[in-house]
Amino acid sequence: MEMPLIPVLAGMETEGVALDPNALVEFSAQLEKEITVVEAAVYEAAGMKFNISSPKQLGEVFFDILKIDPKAKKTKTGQYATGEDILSKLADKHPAVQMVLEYRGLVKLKNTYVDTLPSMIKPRTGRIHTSYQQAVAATGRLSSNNPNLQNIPIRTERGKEVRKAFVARNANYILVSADYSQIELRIIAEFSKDESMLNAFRHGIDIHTSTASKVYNVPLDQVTSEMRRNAKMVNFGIIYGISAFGLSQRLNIPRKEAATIIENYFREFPTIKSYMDGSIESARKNGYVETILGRKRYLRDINSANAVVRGFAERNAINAPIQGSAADMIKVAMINIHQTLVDLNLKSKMILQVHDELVFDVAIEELEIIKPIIREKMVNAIQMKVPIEVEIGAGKNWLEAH
DNA sequence: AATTTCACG
DNA sequence: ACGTACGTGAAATTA
Repeated sequence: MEMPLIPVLAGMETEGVALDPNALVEFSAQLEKEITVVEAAVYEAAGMKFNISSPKQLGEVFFDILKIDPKAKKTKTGQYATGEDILSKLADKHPAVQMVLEYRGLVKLKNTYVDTLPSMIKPRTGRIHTSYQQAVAATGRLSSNNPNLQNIPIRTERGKEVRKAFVARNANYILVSADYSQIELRIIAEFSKDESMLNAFRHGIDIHTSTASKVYNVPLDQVTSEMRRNAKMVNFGIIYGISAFGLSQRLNIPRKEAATIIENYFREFPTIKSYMDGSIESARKNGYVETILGRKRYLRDINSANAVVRGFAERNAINAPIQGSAADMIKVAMINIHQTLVDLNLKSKMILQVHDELVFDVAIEELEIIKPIIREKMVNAIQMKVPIEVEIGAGKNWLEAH
């Protein structure tokens, strides 16, 4: 699988993706103005000037001078921790806190994406060419660098502006995005053979709502948005190798409550529990875990006497077969799609991969031919009992295609 | 070169 | 008491 993937990735790298630089030049100027305003507001609120981008200076201003939090947490090097998770909980303690979060968001977007991406357009092609690494991620995922096109913003309104700048090659083309739906949870359902999870997928029931219905013991139509939100976090936790501490951090609740939620979960999904225990047991016995196509991840710390170190290995034992099997599946799909595009002599090209998503630069007259091909190859990449679903969209830019 | 933070799945 | 959700890459600051 990895060897035939090489020419496919090479083709994607060579092809590149078009960026509309004008959109970003304008956006950059707008961000610059907003940054200037927020910066001045921070200085005013804090009563002094300092480098807001320096975590060290920021921590000293917030916690030594303004004394925003008497129990301020430190990082392992003794500096004050000022990450988003910390500051968002202190937002009501001092007006400068929210302003700093705003400043961070604006500066990140401008420096990492808006000002950088246009400079990476290759003059010879007029396009952006990422590089895909096949032998970096321990789970078998690809990674992307120089530039990384697997972490382009999408979650915030301003972030969406960056996505809009990724466009089709010309007016005769359109971007098509194809996403696996809940692929990692479907793989857990397949591996564990959990009947209620399989059932939810077979009947097209929203998986987080289904989980909430079980854990909170209410009918599907009485699941509240808060119950669903919590269940979603639990489902993510399952994928990552859940811990009461981790869930309590995500949900911002006491560890005891998180532990109760997890207990309820495993009571309703005992086969998931035994599947996860089986992954750890297999790692202990063999020294590795493997994906559906046999990719191994060795876990030398699985029998460590240090509980923290061992805990990492155990969560890796749970996560690696899931994340890695999803990577196997999309890689097979990529090989088969590429081969079909070549066989049918189509002009359209596969240009990006973002873990569970493929993006294509499609000649408009080929749109209706290519969509069922993409879907069929993605759905049938690896035969499974659980239904696999793919969402496909098209638009003049990456945001619209999503 | 290491640390911290934050963008994505 | 310890110290944790999985996988990445990049920018700015600090050492």
